[in-house]
Amino acid sequence: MSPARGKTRYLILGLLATEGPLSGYDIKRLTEVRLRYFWSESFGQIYPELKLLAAEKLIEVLPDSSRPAKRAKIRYGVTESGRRVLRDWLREPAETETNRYEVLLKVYFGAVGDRSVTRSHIELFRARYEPLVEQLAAFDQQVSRIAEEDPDHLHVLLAIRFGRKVYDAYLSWAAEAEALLAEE
Amino acid sequence: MSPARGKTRYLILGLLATEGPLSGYDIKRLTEVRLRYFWSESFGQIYPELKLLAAEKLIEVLPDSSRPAKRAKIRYGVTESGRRVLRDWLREPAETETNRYEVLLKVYFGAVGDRSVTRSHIELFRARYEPLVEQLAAFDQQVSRIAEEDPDHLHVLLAIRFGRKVYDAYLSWAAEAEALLAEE
DNA sequence: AGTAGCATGTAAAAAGTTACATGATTAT
DNA sequence: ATAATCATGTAACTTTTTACATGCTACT
Repeated sequence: MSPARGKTRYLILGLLATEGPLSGYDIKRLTEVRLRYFWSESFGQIYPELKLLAAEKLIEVLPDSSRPAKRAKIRYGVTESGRRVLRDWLREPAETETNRYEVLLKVYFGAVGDRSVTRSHIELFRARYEPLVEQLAAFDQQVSRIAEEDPDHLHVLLAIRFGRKVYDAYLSWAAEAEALLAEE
Repeated sequence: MSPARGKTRYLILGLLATEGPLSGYDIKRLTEVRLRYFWSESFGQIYPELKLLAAEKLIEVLPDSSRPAKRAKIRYGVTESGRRVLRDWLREPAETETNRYEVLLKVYFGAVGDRSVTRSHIELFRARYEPLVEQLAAFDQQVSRIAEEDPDHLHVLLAIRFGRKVYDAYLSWAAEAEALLAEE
């Protein structure tokens, strides 16, 4: 029926199903803080997709519980059929990821320029991820504690662990690369 | 002047500068086998970009050295101004990468479905990267030896090391995740 | 009064993939 | 003969980003 648009819909459905009712803005913010190490989404995708999902009755606008005064914020909730669509998608194999690291392209072609340029790219790269690694370590501790009581949180914990492993790999590579580049 | 189109041009310029004259097909093939762990490019981007670069005189069509009989294959070489454009780009800071792992989205929302589904996603993920890790290890050995004599190859080696670290992180995560999911 | 953050949305542009068409060459 | 791979290219489509417009609320 609906021609399997992008994955934005599953992000929305998934967040609504696991976090409860949210606005478009909430979805953006949550994605930025909690999913940033494996996903990203812009407003330009979220808002139109919310409209579409609502038209398909996979989500619905929930009545604003606050006094009629307040305006603007629109809270969406996932419907039963939305949950079904989410579960169906969950069962399908994931697409293979194709990542593009511009910084690696610059490193790979580094011989065309100065070695100092390559060095500074790597330093910048490390500087970008260092604070994220620390953040994730703290986040891991929090969620680990929660997961001990609520087994559903194991999934979130697994995602965090993925982020940690990958970001640690980034830093470890940067350190090794800096050492190899210094040897000259 | 030219409004900083995508990064496809720098891939082309970079490969031409480091590998010598190549055809569009060569560029695609090289990217697939040697840069696949940090870059990808489709024919739909390469061929039009080659035309554009040639029109801008950043690359040029080289005379076919083979007998006039053979047709089709078009070899491009980078020009002096192409090299300059490449070096300029090399000096600019790299954009921040935003990676999207559909498999992680499925893991993160895993609590909505069955745990066995999450498990199979992780198994598939591991199966995808296991052979690549081995390939990269072999590739590392080869390039390491070459890099000892030719210091320019250090850059290629660094890129391979990046791939190894990241793919190792994938496998290490998959192993840990499988263990944690089995505990129930 | 002004700024930052909350909040929704759209239009245009850019980037990227996919599917197709075409034909030569090489290996089985 | 036929299948695989080499080789170039285009059109349509999908996806994604960016830039803008609008207005409210909370804080300084």
